[in-house]
Amino acid sequence: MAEYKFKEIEKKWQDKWDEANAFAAVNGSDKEKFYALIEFPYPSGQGLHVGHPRSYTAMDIVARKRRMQGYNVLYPIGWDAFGLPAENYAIKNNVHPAVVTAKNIENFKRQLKMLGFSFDWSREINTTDPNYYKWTQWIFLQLFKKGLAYKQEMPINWCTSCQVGLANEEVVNGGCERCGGEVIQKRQSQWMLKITEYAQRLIDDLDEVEFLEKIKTQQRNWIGRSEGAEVKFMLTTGDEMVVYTTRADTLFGATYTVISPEHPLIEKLASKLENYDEIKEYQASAAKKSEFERTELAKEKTGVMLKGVKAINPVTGAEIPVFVSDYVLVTYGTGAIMAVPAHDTRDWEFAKKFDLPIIEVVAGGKDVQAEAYTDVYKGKMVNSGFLTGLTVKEAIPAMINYLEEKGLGKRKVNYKLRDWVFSRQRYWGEPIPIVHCEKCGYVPLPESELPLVLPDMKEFKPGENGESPLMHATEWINTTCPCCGGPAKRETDTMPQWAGSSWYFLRYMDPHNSEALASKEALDYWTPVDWYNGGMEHTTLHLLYSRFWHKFLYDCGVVPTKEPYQKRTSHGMILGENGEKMSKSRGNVVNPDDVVNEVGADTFRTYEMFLGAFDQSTPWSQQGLKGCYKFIEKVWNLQNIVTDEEGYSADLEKTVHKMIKKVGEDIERMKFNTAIATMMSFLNDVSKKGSITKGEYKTLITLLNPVAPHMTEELWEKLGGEGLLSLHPWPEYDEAKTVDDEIEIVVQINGKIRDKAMVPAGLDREGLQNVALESDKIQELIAGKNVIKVIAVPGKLVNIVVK
RNA sequence: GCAGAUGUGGCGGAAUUGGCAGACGCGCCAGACUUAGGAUCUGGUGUCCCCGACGUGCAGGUUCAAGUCCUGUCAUCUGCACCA
Repeated sequence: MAEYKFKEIEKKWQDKWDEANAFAAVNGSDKEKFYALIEFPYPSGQGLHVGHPRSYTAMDIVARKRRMQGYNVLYPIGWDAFGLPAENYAIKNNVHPAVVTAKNIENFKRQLKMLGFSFDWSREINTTDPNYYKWTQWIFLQLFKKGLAYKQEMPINWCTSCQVGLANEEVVNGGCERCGGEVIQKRQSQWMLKITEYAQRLIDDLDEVEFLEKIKTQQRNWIGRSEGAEVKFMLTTGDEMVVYTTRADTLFGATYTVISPEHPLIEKLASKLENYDEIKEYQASAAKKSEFERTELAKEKTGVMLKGVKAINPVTGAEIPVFVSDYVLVTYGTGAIMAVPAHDTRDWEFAKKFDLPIIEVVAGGKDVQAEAYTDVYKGKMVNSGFLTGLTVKEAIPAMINYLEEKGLGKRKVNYKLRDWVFSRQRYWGEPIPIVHCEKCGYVPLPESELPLVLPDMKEFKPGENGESPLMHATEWINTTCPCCGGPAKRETDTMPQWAGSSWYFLRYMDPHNSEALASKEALDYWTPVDWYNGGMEHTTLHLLYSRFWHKFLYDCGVVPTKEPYQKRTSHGMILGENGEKMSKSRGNVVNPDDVVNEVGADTFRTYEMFLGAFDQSTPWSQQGLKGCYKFIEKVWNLQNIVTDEEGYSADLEKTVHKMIKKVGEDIERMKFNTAIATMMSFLNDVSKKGSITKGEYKTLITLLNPVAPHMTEELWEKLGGEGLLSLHPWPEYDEAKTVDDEIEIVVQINGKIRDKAMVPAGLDREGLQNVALESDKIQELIAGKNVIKVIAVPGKLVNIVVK
């Protein structure tokens, strides 16, 4: 028997698959389709991380299995290639981002090919390809035309020393990542997408898809629907202030109000405020903090009282102070709150600090002077006029009805979700296909002019005053207005990386189409994605954004389904050997190239799937990797003990049928570690026996093929199997042969195991009881005791309760 | 502060519905083969006061029976937009 030479074997079969175009998906097939999707990688300079192949191998296994089961499988790959690192590298080294990106893609491609994934490489896409981003721009134009894209002033992170806008990621401890300079919040006009218009549908339609429950929960919480009320407070100046509250029931306990530092009311009241300067100062200091920092500063509440104005509590008529504080966000609700310190923890802290009255309006807690009472399920209203005596649940609608009747407020549903800031002041992104005309305003480019190609540039330094580097592309910027023909300027902001990834799964369906983002036939056949696996970190941004775009395209009649993904699962992170997150600085990064070089792709793939529960994060272990190598090598060495018999041997037949069932089910449940464990167990049985039939061997390697495709193809060939094993049918099992005739049951006395017995598999309760009670051991133990109850669970156990 | 998740041997983990806790792998121990072993094979391996008892972060509870269900609590990880 030949030695296991994984390098030769893996190269050989990768070439064969390529030649045979073995994994190409067929458009217009009569077969049932299966669309498996992984998050396409950002081709970074570091190359593939061992984390990438975890998801890719998992879905490769599912895709390969489904292919063997006769599905027309689409398992595509591409490059999410726009983004910050390439641009920063370009600025630093004066290389065009496209050059760096192409180089990185080449490396990624080599690595992915080395791992033997069954991707349909003929459908490879790249978000930076103008033939691709033409359609990203096209979708933006549709959004613009439907009024879902608009401009608004938004705060951005601004490095005062580099004079450049920064991504959140580039702000480290409140300073600029590159120069350490001070970062402030600067207001800038930005393109926004109205994802909030889809908030309710993004919640409702979760009921129609099979996402992991934790993913649904996280999306719902992120969208954050709340039902409450907007309440009008008159000010002593005669102005009006609207607050949002989910606890209208506590209005009688509102002892002050708070507005956010950015609230327009401050400017409106400017002339009437006695301490306007102090407030301006507070505004400036709040502007320095990012929202996250405001969060971190949660413990110490800050704020300033507006002197010269009071608000009037609409139900008590009391004049109460108005504060400005950064714990209230301008982006949520109305940017103003009524504070009920007795029943809200943040308000309580604030009230204690500024010595404000705390009035209990819900009884049932401890002393509200000592701590806020926030339970809404227990407790009755007190000190609350017409609400007194009601429960909180009754009081909320009662108060809202009252407010509506008196014209003091109205019912209001709010969402935490905010509109999507779609502008980036960057070069390496899709140009936004909009022209600024003095006369006509923001004018969309005609679709015939798409793609609007990024101009070639030599330098990628940011423009002045936070503008995109495209500002320097004078020739490109100056254009004519598509509307009036007069001189106009192009938008210099580009799209965020999320844009290209919000619809890429559609392009895979028909990647070379020049007439549409994909043909109607292709979309009708392949939509939706059947199974999408990715990281939890993309649950709230990418996943939500792409659902939003898909719904929009559905409304436009472009795609046939409301939801893009039928099923969504997620994988856990692979940590370094020391249990910490892998990172260059920690020096615990494992490079797939080294691993494959040492033990081969098949072992690497097997270990990636065996090292732990797929959805949990797990540390890497070089020792564990060796264990998988031993397993793969042992499967190879079964050649030494294989017989000529094509069928299954009598003593292993049941084990084989059980294995086929278990492996198949475990793959579908993403329990890859136990699927592999089952095959390891089978191997142990065979080793003990000392021989394996050809039939058993073929079944084992067929089951193992999705996990370790190269070696199993080689063995298949050696065993005289026909064609490619990867395209061979998945083994069938006989349900009758997966159950034993005789099973072991446990006999307990008062829940403690006292005996075991072999019984026929189908034995009923009565039969089980008899077997248990007849046992000598049991007789002895219960002698002289009172048998109170006997519980028999067929197939499992008998529990005798004695006294 | 909020949200989501996770706590099981020396380690990674297993235990589809409440029903034999520790499958499978690593490591470790003993033996075989060997000039040699970081190779291979065989056997063993939760803890202890070892005929028995105790064991799934901790404290309670429900149940004939709890890793699994309930209440509380602690720790760790991840994310975040103090969401009124």
